[in-house]
Amino acid sequence: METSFDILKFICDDLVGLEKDFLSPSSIDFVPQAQVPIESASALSNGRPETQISPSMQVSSSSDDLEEEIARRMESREPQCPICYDVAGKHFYYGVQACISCRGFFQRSVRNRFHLKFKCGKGTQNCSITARSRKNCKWCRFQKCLRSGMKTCYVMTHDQSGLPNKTKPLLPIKAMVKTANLSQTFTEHEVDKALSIYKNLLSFGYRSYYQLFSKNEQEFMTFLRALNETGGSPSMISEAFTETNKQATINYFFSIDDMASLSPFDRMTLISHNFPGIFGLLWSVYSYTPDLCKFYENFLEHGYEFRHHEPEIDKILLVFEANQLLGEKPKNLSIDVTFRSHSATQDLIQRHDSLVHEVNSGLRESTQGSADYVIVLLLSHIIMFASEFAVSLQDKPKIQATQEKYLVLLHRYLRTHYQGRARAKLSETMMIFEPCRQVFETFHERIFKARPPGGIF
DNA sequence: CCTCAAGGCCAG
DNA sequence: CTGGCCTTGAGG
Repeated sequence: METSFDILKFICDDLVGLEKDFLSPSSIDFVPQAQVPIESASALSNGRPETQISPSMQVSSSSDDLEEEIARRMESREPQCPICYDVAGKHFYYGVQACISCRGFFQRSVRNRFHLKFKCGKGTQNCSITARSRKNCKWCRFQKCLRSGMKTCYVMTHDQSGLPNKTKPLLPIKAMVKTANLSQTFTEHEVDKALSIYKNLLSFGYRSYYQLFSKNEQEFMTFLRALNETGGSPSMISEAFTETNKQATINYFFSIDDMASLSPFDRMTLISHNFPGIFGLLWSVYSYTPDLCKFYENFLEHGYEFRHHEPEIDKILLVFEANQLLGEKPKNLSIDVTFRSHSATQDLIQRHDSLVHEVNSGLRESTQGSADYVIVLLLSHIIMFASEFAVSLQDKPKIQATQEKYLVLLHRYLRTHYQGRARAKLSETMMIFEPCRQVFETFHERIFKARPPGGIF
């Protein structure tokens, strides 16, 4: 019987001959163009709460009294609830320094699952939310809670025994933020570099698909035949899908120095524990691209069937996807796949969708806008070098240092590109951690209609 | 000890 | 349902 590690070793051995015609591994190590004075982390974390209103928070209907109200709150230097502009409480609630009432509203909504039933009364989905109007539209208020960074996963369910929690999800994140040393600038050059590395990460994904479809043609045909015989079982598609993504993740991360310098044991441990987070992150970003939304929706809803029973069609599909994701003009292709019906519960679908939304809300300024791929790239590295799990690592300090390196990069980037909102954006980004894993879980539930069998490996 | 963030209670 | 106020427990 093969163990997880045996299988991983097999995959790793298989990678030895892989040519590396992409960016050199060390290119992920950004070198600042110029040394700038380092601002102390404590100064940042003790700074005044952000009072600036972000564009995305601004309400579209601009009545005068509302603007006055906002202006007044900005002037009075009290902490302000980002949702309704009321006076905020002293503490963070579910990840946001909100007012008591928005905290209560969010808690009740999530705990009783009311939020799944909210609808915007006007249907415009952009009702203004102020201290006075906040009761009017639950849907818009709840969305604003999410946009401001509140996380549903911090609301404990009844089965978590109601005690103030043993696991305090925010504390590790805050600790990380505090320990980060900052230098301030993130040059355009580095942004370009980060974007090209992101493309590199993506192309590893597509290379894995090609490997699945071309190198192992024999295997793939067996897979196709099995699909026919079982009526295109979605679980098999999902398995293959997850498997290729796993390989891509391994391919990419094993090609960077930070990972290559670790012991095989640590590498395997990191990959097996953190792959779900990476998968959830990338899946959420991919499936949120408007042009791909429809395809993925269908994929999740129904699974799909290879109409021509040829690998070719799927290669084309993936090329199409890759072109979209890499921002190149898609070829004029008509995709010929049929969707095969299978059912997931409405509740599960909603949970999955809202998790994907949660991940994306931290990566985009609006539902129309594209994700900030620099954040995606850096976050994926921060996730990969996470070490907060039970299994003991051989070189934990080094792994923590690596994670911190990427955290500092992220922080620097945010300070350069989001200025006053950097701090809020950072905590917003770090909040994505948990939902990413949950996206992986719900993705599998949705496809398998059950838990993923036997863990990750 | 004190702080923080989560849950609980209940008049309105 | 809302939102003000109280209790709890981990961690600094």
